[in-house]
Amino acid sequence: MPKLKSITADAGSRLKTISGINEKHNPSEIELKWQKRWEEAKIYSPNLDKAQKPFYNLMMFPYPSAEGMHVGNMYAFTGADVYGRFQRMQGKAVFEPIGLDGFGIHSENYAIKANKHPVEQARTSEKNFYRQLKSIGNGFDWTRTVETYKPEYYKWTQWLFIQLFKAGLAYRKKAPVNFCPSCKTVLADEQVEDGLCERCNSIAEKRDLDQWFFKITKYADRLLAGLSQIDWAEKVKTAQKQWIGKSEGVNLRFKIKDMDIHFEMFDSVPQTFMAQTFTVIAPEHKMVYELVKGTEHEKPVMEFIKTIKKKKSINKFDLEKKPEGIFTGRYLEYTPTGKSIPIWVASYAIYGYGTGVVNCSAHDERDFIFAKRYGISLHPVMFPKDPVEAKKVKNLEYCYHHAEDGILQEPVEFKGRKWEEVRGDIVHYIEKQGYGKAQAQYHLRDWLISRQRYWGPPIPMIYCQTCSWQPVQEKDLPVKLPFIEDYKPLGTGQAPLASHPEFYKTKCPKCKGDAKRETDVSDTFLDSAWYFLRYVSTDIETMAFDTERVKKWLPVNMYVGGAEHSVLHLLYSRFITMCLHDLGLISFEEPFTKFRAHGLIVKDGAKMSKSKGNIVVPDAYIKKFGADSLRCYLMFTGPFDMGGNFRDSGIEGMSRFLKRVWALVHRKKDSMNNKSGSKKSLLGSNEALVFMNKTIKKVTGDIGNLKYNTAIAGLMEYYNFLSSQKYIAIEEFRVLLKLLAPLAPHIAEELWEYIGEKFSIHQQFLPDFNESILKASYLTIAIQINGKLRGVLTVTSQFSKDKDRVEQLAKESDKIKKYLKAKEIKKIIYIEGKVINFVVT
RNA sequence: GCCCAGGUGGCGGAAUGGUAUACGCGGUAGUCUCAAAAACUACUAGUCGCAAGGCUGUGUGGGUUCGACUCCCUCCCUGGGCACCA
Repeated sequence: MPKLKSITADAGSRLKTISGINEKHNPSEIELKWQKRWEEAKIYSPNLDKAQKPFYNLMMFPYPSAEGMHVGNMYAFTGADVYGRFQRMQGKAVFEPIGLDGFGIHSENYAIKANKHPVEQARTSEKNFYRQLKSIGNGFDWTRTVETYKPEYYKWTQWLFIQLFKAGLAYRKKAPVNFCPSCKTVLADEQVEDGLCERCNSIAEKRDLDQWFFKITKYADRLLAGLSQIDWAEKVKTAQKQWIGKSEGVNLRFKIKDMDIHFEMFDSVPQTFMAQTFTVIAPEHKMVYELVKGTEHEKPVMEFIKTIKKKKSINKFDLEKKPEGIFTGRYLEYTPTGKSIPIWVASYAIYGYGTGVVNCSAHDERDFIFAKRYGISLHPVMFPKDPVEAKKVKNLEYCYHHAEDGILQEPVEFKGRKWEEVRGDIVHYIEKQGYGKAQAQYHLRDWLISRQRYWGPPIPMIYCQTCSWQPVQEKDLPVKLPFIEDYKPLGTGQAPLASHPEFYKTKCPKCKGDAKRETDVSDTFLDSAWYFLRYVSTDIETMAFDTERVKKWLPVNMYVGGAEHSVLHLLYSRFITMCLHDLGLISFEEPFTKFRAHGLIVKDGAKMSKSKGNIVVPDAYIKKFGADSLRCYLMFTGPFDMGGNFRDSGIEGMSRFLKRVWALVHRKKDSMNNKSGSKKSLLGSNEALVFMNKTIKKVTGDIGNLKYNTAIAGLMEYYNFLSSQKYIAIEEFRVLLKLLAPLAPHIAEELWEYIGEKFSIHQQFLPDFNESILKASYLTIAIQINGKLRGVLTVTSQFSKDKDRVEQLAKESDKIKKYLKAKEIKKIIYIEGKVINFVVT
């Protein structure tokens, strides 16, 4: 410990150099110094093979496309880092990696806009992003970064594709898919929001194209069931649940009159199956043509389908409120009622859901409207209890549906029973009668994985005339993405690589004959669906990931990221993890044990966006105020999962706070007791002891619950208390700095050194609080008259235990006497240590 | 339409059945200074009052309770998710 020149207590205003340390807080100087020192000492690079108590602290890696990292990214990373540092200071070996999700449409679109080749753009972005990421003071392990666009990474993305193909989970099919005319590629369902491309907001068209899919639907039930096993933000779980969209019901099966064809139709409300009076089929359904072929209906029906398809192709269709339809001339032999019911083509039937054929009745809003519009007969079988209402339903005045206490009339076996309670029995009945079978339907579709773009891993498949699709042999991986000048998307349904025979001309891996490579690349979300496995294995070239390390470090202990990935990245990652589990490559099914979604940072109340030009880049703030100030400010704006509002004046306030802490430590250090210990003890007064313990409890509790805003408020209160004290004990400084360390790592480290402690504060244990000290402190008890606050009492906690004495003391206070005068006390309620309430007349 | 968050001073927010507005920002006054900035000190929900003190107050209206920002019901608003899903 350096010798100190003694300074007087009010020396805060006089700047002096003490033993070479400038008394004024200079953030950029100390931040660079400690960042360098931390990296040299490798305090954030745990030994992945030997670490005890491993803790994998992950945050979603950024797309490094745009102008650079903005404060929104920094907010997420800082919040995640505070948690990681908190775990490290509880003795965990924290692994906190970072990388770049640099492949994909997002980055490529940016490169096109900036008129740079994506390869070149990636190089620039990487440099810029890593520089920024280093400046924010996170405890990243810089020895293990991952960039999805590097061959050593995407080699394994391709390998993963091949594993899925071999397991029968990757397949090709022609299907109506979403196509973005601006990005000139197909998109997955998850990447279309309200009919618009999530990247560029163009209207997504429907096109019939031959594409690669991953069979995520096979995992629908497990993806759903797994949600109850993991500790995730509830809103994300709900979003996934809704996206998977499981709906249970029955599949009914009936013959078409005069044809040797049976139709199956899904019904999620089987209770009213006796009400079916017509059937509708989706316009895209292949069977429609079979129904009308050679009949008088063929021409009008096919015309109708053409019109509807046109409307659907521009996705304008959902704007149409009125359902449209046309009669096919065919009937279904509906055995339950013994009637032949007409089959219509209807615009509102969805080809991709259920069987594309719907059984229709008076008890469904859309069916009801459709039937009324086209004069199709309806036959209600369920009625309200109220006879007046029941008559209205009978007269088809309105559609009666989903009524919990609706009374069934048919079938006779269930007459008089309630809709709500009869469901299970009806399903059983339908099965017994042989009308159909219980079944579930899902909203989830298979994951469309191919993209007709350049900037991604080429899909490692080869097409051979004789042997059909063959995977590239693993020894030939990676299929390198060649550098081509004409990388821009074509919009023809073909990827840019399709213009490069030197790329696609190859030999079939099986028969060695002439063959053609797949020229599409895979979706970016495949790159990011497994990166958390690669982080622990970046030094390994022979495997996608090291099984032993994965066993040691995964599943991820804490994952922090944006809720916008609820049904994208977070669902895909779970799916890929389950696939790898089933392939016997890993032992767990869920990749992220705990996930928390961070909130959004807005600027002066408005969402940050490029078009508004209000994106805040952290660099200038870090330069001016330091990363510590910006970190604390961002964390202080609100609860971490709610986000906050970025205001310049706010960060100035935080900067002031850190300066005050700095000044306090420097100013009061001469009054501290040093470790050798004078008689004044290592601790301060009793009051100080209580305050310290209270602060430890509050701050550690809040950080653990990601309530950083109140943790900082607690630290400020502690500062305010300490600065009012004449003497501050060394332990009080130690506690202050340790609690500050996760939030403001640089200044805490600097001051830690200044008070003579050993490097590094980030390898210390957080202090424990002593509950018995808290219990022994003074309490303030509120005195109420009829629930209104009329005074307070300050007593020891011992005293507070005695109701009679508290009551006596309260009654004796002058203020209370006044209120109790000439009143009859009816009741006295005493809540120990908190409140005493006199209920009077 | 269904589901999930949320609505508290001039502003960000705190308090999840027991002293509403912690902490910070902003503001006002003061100290220091030739002056300014910085820093520091005090005050800062509204309202009535010289004051002591009183009254009102957590989106709306009601309820439960000795006591409600907190629990229950009604409605309104904001943000997010799902949506011709049969």
